[in-house]
Amino acid sequence: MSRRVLLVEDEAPIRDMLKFVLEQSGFETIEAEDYDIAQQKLVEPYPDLILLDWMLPGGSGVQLAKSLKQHEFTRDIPVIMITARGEEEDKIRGLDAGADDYITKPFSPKELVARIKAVMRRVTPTSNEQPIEFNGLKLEPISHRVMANDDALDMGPTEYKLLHFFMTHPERVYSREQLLDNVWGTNVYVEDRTVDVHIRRLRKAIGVHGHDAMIQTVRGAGYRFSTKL
Amino acid sequence: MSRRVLLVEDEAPIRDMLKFVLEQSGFETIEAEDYDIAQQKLVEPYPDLILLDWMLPGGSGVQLAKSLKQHEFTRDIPVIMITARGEEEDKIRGLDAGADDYITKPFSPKELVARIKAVMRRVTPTSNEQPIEFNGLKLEPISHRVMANDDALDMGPTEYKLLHFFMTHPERVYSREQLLDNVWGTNVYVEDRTVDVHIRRLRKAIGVHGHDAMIQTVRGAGYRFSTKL
DNA sequence: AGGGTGTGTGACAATTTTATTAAACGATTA
DNA sequence: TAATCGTTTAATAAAATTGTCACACACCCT
Repeated sequence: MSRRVLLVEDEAPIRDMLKFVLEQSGFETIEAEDYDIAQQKLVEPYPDLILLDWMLPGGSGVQLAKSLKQHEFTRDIPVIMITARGEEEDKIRGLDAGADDYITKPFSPKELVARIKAVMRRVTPTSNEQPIEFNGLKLEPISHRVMANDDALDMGPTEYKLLHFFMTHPERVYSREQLLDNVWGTNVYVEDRTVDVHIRRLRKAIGVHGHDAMIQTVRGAGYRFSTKL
Repeated sequence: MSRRVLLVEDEAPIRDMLKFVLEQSGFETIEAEDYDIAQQKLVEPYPDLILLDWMLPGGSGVQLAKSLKQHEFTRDIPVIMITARGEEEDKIRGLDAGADDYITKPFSPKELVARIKAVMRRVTPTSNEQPIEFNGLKLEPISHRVMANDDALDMGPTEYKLLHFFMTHPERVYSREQLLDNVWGTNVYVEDRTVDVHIRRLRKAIGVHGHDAMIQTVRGAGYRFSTKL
């Protein structure tokens, strides 16, 4: 079952309350207080749902919603907008901007959880909680582990995210910049070449069982995860 | 690759700094110090991105942004607004006015370049290239790969581009010069005969499965990709 | 057949791109 | 504050690709 929720809310007390409610109901939460931070958190592994306050300072709630729908990997993540009572206008624009549902402040925890579950049920069961396996290399999101033929592999957080991204998007080339966008996050400024180092560490980590052959260099284009060749 | 940036900034020192930073990163720059001059520079060839200071004298930054979005040929040019710290209000209006991103002064060169690249990447949508196949020779743009009956073929970047061009323009002769223009790019100083060498390399790469017969020499005219004969 | 012209080929040095290594840096924790 | 862990950067090594040449070869015409 999908359970990772990204909370985008500028007011810390409300954010804490939401976090509490969601975690009581068995969801994992990721927090962001504004547009930029939300963008940074939108990386592998992507959240399964986004709870977005319409009234972010800078009015960037809309902007975030739009930006989400423009990017290939975030397009299918359902969004629930939080609006203040009576802001009918906002509801309309929010739904226009691509929200899947909205909830009006103040709301009961029960209602919130119910809506979240409803939306998750409605959306494609893209539970990115399922283990992924290629040629005996298995990544288990639940336990946050990578196994190669029943041996647990050891790697850093970035390598894990990188591998997760690759395994969920196999047979496709990604440039260093694209990898930075998807694994490190937008609005983070890192040298292209840094990717090389993490690729190397990832290869080393999964190489003990010969799985490093699936991380392929595509000269002049980037890297690719593939079972072929 | 898109790389022309129009710089609209009234303060000469800052403009020079921006120019320096961008040119260091391989961008071409066009400069404009106010609304009128910017308008003058907005002709063929259009810039690929506009870096616009919000605080132009006469407050014409907004005006320019709006005007850009009204004209057919400039509507799709992405705009990054430069704002001073704390002018949250401006961000809102800037984004409303159609800016694609904003950056707050002071900013690091690295951040600036990263944002420019990010916006350019976002604007150029994923060219959803479909795989192309002729007689069992399949080229997959997504994975950046060439397969011959389930065997991955190995070739250099130039050979790949050459093959891609041929497969998207089959049954047609191209002179060496035309190939140079289309595959290498215009205004590159390369000998005609260099094409021969790459043709040979391409033939060798796809020859392991006998597909080299599709790359045909047309004496006195050039080369052709064809499934016939 | 012989000459002229156009194309194929293998080698090579320069250049570009990627891999690897080590050290600097930053955040977190004991 | 020191120690530790993980990330980033910078420096260096290694590898692949590129454009050209020189020469071999094929074709066409007289």
